[in-house]
Amino acid sequence: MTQGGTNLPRVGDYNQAVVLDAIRTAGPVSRVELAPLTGLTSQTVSNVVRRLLAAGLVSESGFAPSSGGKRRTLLSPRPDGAYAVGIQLDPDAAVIVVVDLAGEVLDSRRVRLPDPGDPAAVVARVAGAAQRLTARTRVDPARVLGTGIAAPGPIDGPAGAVVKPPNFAGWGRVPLLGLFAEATGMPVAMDNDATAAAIGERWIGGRQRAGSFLFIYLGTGVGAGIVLNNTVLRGDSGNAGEFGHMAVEPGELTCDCGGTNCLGPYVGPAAIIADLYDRHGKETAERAGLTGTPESVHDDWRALRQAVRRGDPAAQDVVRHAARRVGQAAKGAVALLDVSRVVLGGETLRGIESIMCEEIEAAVNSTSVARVIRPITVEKSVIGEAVGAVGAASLILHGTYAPGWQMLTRPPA
Amino acid sequence: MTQGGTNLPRVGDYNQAVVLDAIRTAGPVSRVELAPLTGLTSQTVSNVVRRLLAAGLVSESGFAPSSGGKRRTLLSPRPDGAYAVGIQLDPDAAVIVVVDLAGEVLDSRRVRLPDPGDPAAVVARVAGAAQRLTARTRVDPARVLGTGIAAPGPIDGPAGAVVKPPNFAGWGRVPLLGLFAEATGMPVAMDNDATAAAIGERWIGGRQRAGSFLFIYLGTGVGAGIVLNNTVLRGDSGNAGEFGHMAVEPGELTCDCGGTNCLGPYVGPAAIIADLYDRHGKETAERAGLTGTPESVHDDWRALRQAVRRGDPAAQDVVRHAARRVGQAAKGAVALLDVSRVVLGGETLRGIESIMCEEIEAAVNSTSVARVIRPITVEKSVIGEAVGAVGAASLILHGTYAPGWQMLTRPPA
DNA sequence: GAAGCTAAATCCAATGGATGGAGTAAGTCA
DNA sequence: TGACTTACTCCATCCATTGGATTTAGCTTC
Repeated sequence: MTQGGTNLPRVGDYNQAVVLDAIRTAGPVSRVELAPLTGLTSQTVSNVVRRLLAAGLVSESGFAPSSGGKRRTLLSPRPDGAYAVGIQLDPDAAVIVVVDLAGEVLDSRRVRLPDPGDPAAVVARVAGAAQRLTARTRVDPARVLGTGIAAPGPIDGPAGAVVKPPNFAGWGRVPLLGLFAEATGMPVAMDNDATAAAIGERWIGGRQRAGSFLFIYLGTGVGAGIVLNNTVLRGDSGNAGEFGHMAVEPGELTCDCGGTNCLGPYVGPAAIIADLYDRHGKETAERAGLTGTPESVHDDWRALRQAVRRGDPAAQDVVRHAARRVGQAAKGAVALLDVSRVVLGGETLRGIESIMCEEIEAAVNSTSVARVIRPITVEKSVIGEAVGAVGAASLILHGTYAPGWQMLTRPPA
Repeated sequence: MTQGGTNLPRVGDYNQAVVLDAIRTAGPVSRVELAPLTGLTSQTVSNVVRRLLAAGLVSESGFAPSSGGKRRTLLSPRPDGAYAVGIQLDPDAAVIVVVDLAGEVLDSRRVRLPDPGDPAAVVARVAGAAQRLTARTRVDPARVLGTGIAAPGPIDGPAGAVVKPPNFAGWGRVPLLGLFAEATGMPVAMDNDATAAAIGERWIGGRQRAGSFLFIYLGTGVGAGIVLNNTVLRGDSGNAGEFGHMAVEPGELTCDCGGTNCLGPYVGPAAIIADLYDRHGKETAERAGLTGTPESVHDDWRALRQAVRRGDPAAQDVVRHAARRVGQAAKGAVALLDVSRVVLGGETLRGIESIMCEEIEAAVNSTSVARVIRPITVEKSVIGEAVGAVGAASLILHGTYAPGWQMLTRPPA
């Protein structure tokens, strides 16, 4: 299909989504204000709002002070209007959240995955935990729209599969979408973690995250999520936002694509820790509290993070080096996409936010377009630690209620 | 406005655009085939086609052989249904074309700009030439939709201005859009040259350029145009596709942003010629027929191009070096956008197509996503030399007849 | 060559969302 | 209390799409 045509019922749904979106992002608004905001007439807004009220998605939440006539009735989204489950899948654990329409996390859980060898077992375990978590929140099951999955590594979008996700030993091409759909009996959506995080940011960030932005996700590796004109970019295969192959200042590390100037190998806790040993010596590292064994990456990273906070120059130096490379990649990406906002998030960001922000901000604002035409702001995620899982849940909310968007989903078997 | 709502008449226009687009890209098609192609019912297709026939935009061009019943009536776009003027503005000359709805160039002209010091004079001169050219083609003036401009260098999209275009001495912030609108009395659209070229490619390339692709434009410098899901990406300021600040293997050249690893300074005829002198010596260069003065860039480039064609190893080496850097940038961009097609064009491509294609193809296909999930094809423009100007004209055609697109234009004063 | 069949295209009444105009509800101000 | 302002709603109308039925025009068979 070259591009799909439209029909009347779809127009209704679309406008309903537009109005809901406007109410969500503009906070409590009145019907009158919604008209210019959406480009619809006030009558249409009234009609659409009536439907939204009936559907339980918004509520009348008060009045604005009068400006000489009848007071405006303010409309707010109803958090209890809809819910979604979000799952962030990582090699060692899965984070599960239940999120309401306002993006608030009702409950969350972390399921350890001791041996992620067998996909079917992992899916069963995680889906079961998700189901129990949902039951525990006591929300109306009829209002739970579905489950979103933030998967690491490359995905085969059209097939709904992950393909050789890093650190999942023995996982080849696993049709996660179908497996989860079967296990949960709900609609399922899947995207890579960075893209999911970007959607979450867009969904929850309101006015601050309207328009276009580049989300840089720092987890085990780096990834990016791209939101353009309020729509997420998925790409031909569902892998838009691959950030690891952006070229940067070369060093000694080799990417699996054969290059020595790919960003990927130079970021992530393991790489930064190795850099500390390499360039500042074992003694400095041990003085900062690291141990340097492959198993201790998690603890070592915490130590390094704390060293950074303490002001340890060596620790700050290696982080800054990594940040500089991220900045180089970000500069290219921002210029290419012409976005005026960069958002940072992911669990690895914790403790190194300021260095990252500084370096990235300097890099992206060095181009002439940025200097002369529009500056670029660099900010932290408004969601925080759980961006991945919340983003995953947002996949469902966004897919159901965002205007003009096709969800990457498959109905339950 | 968060995002605009729709209404019924707009649906009509939209579907009309969808059907026209389908007819254009699918060649001669019947109404029955259009139905599944557009997702519309056969009745709607009939209605829409009736309107398109009345508007003179398509015609019934024959019949398909019967498959047991009534023959299908084939529909084709009518080239004489609409026309547009395209202007590619370069420091030394402007190329003007008149294009019909099928994308065929009816007539073209090259206007030399001896001293592009005064913007107003340049606009007057070029607009006059465009008007005379249009008159010469004897097309129905009522069917000329407007003028598209492919501008070099950064633009301020919302303001419709170019900002300090390179090699236009004395040009600061020039509101070209308004100036041309006033001078021509027609609707005017403007974009940077690479983006315009990408739209042209999309508009004219039919099925081969459907979906998403990255267009790499080699002119005096490098630029990129981005088409995602049949829609061009403009970006927040109208500068999407800036390719010169993508990070690549660093060298001795410094970008105006201060970096030594920006792609920009390493490509373009002047840079490649300089590299030949630098790395292979004056003798080799002169043996290849170059002279090496700043004024002779144009001739030197021709000589270098011919040397490449002859198989001169030094010439091939410097071109391959530049191509390799373009490939590095392209690799990152392709991974970021997740497109499965790269298209090359621009006047500097001439003579070095094969080296460029080779290097870029190798680079973009080195990532794991490319290897495991989908390979990436690298091709030359289907338009050829005049991509810029034809693309400029396509801005108007695409803006008027492509579904779901807002034109960057301003009505005549 | 007439009847039967098939496929393409159109006709027609119904559907349903948006809209313009008028009307109502609920405030402020003097 | 009455004039006025503003927010919102009611209602008749409009119009693109749609499902169902119909017409048009070819092929095939007897």
